[in-house]
Amino acid sequence: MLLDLFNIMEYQFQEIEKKWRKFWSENQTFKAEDFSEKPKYYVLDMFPYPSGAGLHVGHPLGYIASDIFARFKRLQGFNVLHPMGYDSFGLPAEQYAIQTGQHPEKTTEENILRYRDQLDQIGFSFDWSREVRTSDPSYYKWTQWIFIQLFHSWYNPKLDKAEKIETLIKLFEKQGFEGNFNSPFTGGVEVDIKAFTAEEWNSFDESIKRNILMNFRLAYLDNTWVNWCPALGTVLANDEIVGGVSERGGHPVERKKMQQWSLRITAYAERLLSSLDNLDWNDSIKDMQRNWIGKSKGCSIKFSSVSNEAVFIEVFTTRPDTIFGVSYVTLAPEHELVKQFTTLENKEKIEAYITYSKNRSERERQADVKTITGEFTGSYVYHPFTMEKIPVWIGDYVLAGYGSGAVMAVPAHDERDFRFAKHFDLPIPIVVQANQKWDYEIEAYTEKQGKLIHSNFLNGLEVKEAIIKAIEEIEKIGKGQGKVNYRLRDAVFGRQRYWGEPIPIYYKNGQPYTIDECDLPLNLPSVDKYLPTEDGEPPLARAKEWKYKGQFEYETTTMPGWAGSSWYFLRYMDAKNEKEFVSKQKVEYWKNVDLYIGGAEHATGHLLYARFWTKFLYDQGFISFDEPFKKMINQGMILGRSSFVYKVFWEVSYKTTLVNQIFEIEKYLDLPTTFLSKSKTDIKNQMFNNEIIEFKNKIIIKNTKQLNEIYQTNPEIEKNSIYLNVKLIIPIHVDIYLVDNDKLNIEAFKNSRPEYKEAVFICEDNGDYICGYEIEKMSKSKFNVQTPDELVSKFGADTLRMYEMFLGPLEQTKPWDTKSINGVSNFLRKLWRLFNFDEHYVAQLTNEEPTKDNLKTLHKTIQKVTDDLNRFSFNTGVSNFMICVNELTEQKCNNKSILQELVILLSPYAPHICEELWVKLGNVAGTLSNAKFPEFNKEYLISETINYPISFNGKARFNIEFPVGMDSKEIEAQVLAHANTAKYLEGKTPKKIIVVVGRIVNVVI
RNA sequence: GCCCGGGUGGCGGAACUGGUAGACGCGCUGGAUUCAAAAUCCAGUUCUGGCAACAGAGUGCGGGUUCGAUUCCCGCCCCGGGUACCA
Repeated sequence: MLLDLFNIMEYQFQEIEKKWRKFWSENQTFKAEDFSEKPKYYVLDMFPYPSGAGLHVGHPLGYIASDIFARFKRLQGFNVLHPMGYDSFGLPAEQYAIQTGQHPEKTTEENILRYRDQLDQIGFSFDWSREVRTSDPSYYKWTQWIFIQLFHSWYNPKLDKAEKIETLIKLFEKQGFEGNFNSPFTGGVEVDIKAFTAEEWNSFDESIKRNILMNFRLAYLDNTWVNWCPALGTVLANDEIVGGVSERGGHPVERKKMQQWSLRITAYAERLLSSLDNLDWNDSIKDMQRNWIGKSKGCSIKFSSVSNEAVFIEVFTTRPDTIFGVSYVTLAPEHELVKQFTTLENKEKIEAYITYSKNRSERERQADVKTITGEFTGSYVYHPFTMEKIPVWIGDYVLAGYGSGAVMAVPAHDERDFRFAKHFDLPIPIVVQANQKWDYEIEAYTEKQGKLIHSNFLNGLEVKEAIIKAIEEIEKIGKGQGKVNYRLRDAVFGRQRYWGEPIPIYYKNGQPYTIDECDLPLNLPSVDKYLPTEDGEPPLARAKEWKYKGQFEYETTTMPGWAGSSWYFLRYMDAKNEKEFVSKQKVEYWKNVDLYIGGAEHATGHLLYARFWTKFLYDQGFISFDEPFKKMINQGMILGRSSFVYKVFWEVSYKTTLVNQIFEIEKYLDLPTTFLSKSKTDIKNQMFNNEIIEFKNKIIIKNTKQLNEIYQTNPEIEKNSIYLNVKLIIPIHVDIYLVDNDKLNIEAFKNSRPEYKEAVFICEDNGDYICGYEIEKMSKSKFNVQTPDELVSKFGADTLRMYEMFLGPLEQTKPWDTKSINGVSNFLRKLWRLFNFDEHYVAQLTNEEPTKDNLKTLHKTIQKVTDDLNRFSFNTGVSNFMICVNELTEQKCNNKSILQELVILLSPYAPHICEELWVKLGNVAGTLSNAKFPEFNKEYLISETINYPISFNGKARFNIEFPVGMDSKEIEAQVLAHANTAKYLEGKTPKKIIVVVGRIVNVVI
């Protein structure tokens, strides 16, 4: 066989990478052992939803980072668990199913294959033997099983943990129930049930008992507000609603109460909040969760109706001290009492207002502070202390789902109340004296500082004291009580969708029961269509024959997307277990995730739910820890770089005697599709641009025949007056694959669409057509999606891995631009050249003692790279490798021991090339992943001198070398004696000289 | 609106506890090598002025603290993300 000598010495990434991926897969190099002498380390990625579009370069960013870290930990002697799987239930597959009738399972399977193929190309060290898919019945069997545990549990506030519901039943049998407030059984949990005695309980029939228990179960049926779209027969997410109508089809959407399964996450509010402190997460994510949980201390207060003493409005306030500043009470428009409080003469107005606010999304209602709306109901309530009559309003700035859905408005001390009162001309009584100058006419005084005035028994108290006193007094008269409120709401757990886990519930006599555990999994039934039924039932209701034990109706909603992802990290430890969701021994060994990498967009969804489920499983004694993810890093989004061509829209001008008549001359002319290169698009310069004027003339000349005809048939148009103008220049997205370095491949572009075939291009002076660009989200419609595939085939996986890391800090949002990927590719080739391969593909290296410089370069790199890894600063890590290879190249280093260490150091970043070089260094194939990660020796880094920058008034001017250990006095003297110093002193005596030993000298003049 | 993150050359970014702003890479300019190209190597590259030495300005804007501020404090502007059924 003829060998191309030139090629054999070059870095052949394609063959190398293929070879090593095959080796890893055949040898199961990265299979994690359950139980090992080594310390364990669990590195987890947020698993992907396998969408039809496949992976784009943004997806692997976090996977590459976690893979580098996993490989690093492995080299440090840890037993690493690094699995991957798929969050394979989800809307897009269902949407596709609705459109095409194809079963989502099939689409999902195809997408997963594509994902796997793409993931494999990048050389990840995943242990694929542990793969999970949330849509696989062997997986969702256990999601359903956990749901059943939740259903059969309640939260015992006394023990502050979840317990089996039987313990609650026993308590009821013994001591009954004291009612809502301060009951040891409910704690902070909102329930609305009347007190009963033990005897009463025992006399209740099954269905009453079950109804009562439903108020305590952690998985329960509840009436919740949803965005209902009657035309689509389904509930919509807030972001599926645009401007009050559905994004798909533009149908009206209304707020509606609907009975649905919910999970009582609110029971865990306090624990979810307090245990955040011990997590090694970003402060920003922790803040998001804290705000989401939204703990506020305050007081509930009852305002009795003037017309009916038995009816009262309950409000929650964090400022009970301002009780004497209440000027009105506002109900959310959806509040249950609105009807009762609306007087006959206001009925029409109120109903109109309710309809209006129904069409506004919750987000709109909160965000829009400029539009102040509301209506007076016509009724009044009594002030609990003064017994004054207070008007009851409705206003959509009050949300039904938060607190009690009603506020006592204190306009002088709350911004929203203030704006509302100003707008409707309601009184603004001042009850807190600001301790600074304050114009109460202009702005509400909301500080929790100052003395109470006009407030009866609160007068003279500081706000903080007044809050305590007010609660005491309110409790004394039985009109409310001190209370902690959480913004966190229970999580709606039912979806009106097909492609999700069936909820393992069946109905008997209208009562929900869980199916027997031995009947799990409850498989998704086949249906004829993936749409809701004609009467608005979810798609599962289409399965007519689908009945439990052949007779009982199943629940027809399915679980939400976050169900499967709330516990998947546990399943990886024991992915094939058919008897348990995870074995106790395995979960005891692997414990929780040591490092979790994923997007910050999951802050208040998945990351909160997973914490909730983990705490529940901990309470139930299944696992020994109550937090899933010890440390978390959030990777930033990668934005696309879209390219644009600029299309000209022509306008024809002419002179005519008929002012009112429009001649559509454009229609008769042959006007070419024209694109302007970037620098020609400035419309202001169009008139003076000779090239364009000339071009327009050419078009006119080309159209001579048509023009003559027009002049002939339309004598009103002045001869030779027709002229072309550029009316508009519109940027059009052009596929980035037709653009190289902003230069358009004109021929390819012309061939991309028939209508561009004859297009004309006005180029730059050098003949190139230069495109414009913009940084935006990657999406198909913007033609800016960069998939990893073509980059891997063009540059190799190692280059892609390093380039993605080199782009910038992992956690930052950053634009994707392939322009500089060849920099990383050059780096790997430069590394390759250090090995001096001869024509037999043998590295020509020396075994001699490395030089001082060699060792200094190596150990500096070891120190920096290790430090970078520990700080998750992968981009500076790549830079440090580049500096290292540059220095070794300059030193002409072919030293085997130096290169061997470097190969180990680099292998987490660029595993394929390192495996190859490892073997070429004379090591046994496959042993690299068991090598020992190098440690730096600071002896090699010691230098004898320090280079001091000498600055004057903080501005560095020149440098002087001083020996290490020279004291500040000596340095000062030397600096003053230095010839350059005099120049900057300009004859003046320095006021002060600051010497920071080992760093800098600053002369103050 | 609320909460969170960010703003440094032509571009991506570096500067870790306040200590030489612009490491590293891209791009660009010039040169070497080559029949030529690719690849490679060398030099330059924040801006303004200057042949240069050098001088001045400079980390979104305006103030402040400090011998010294990209870094700390106060007040603004702009961009991005989240905001409960997209995952």
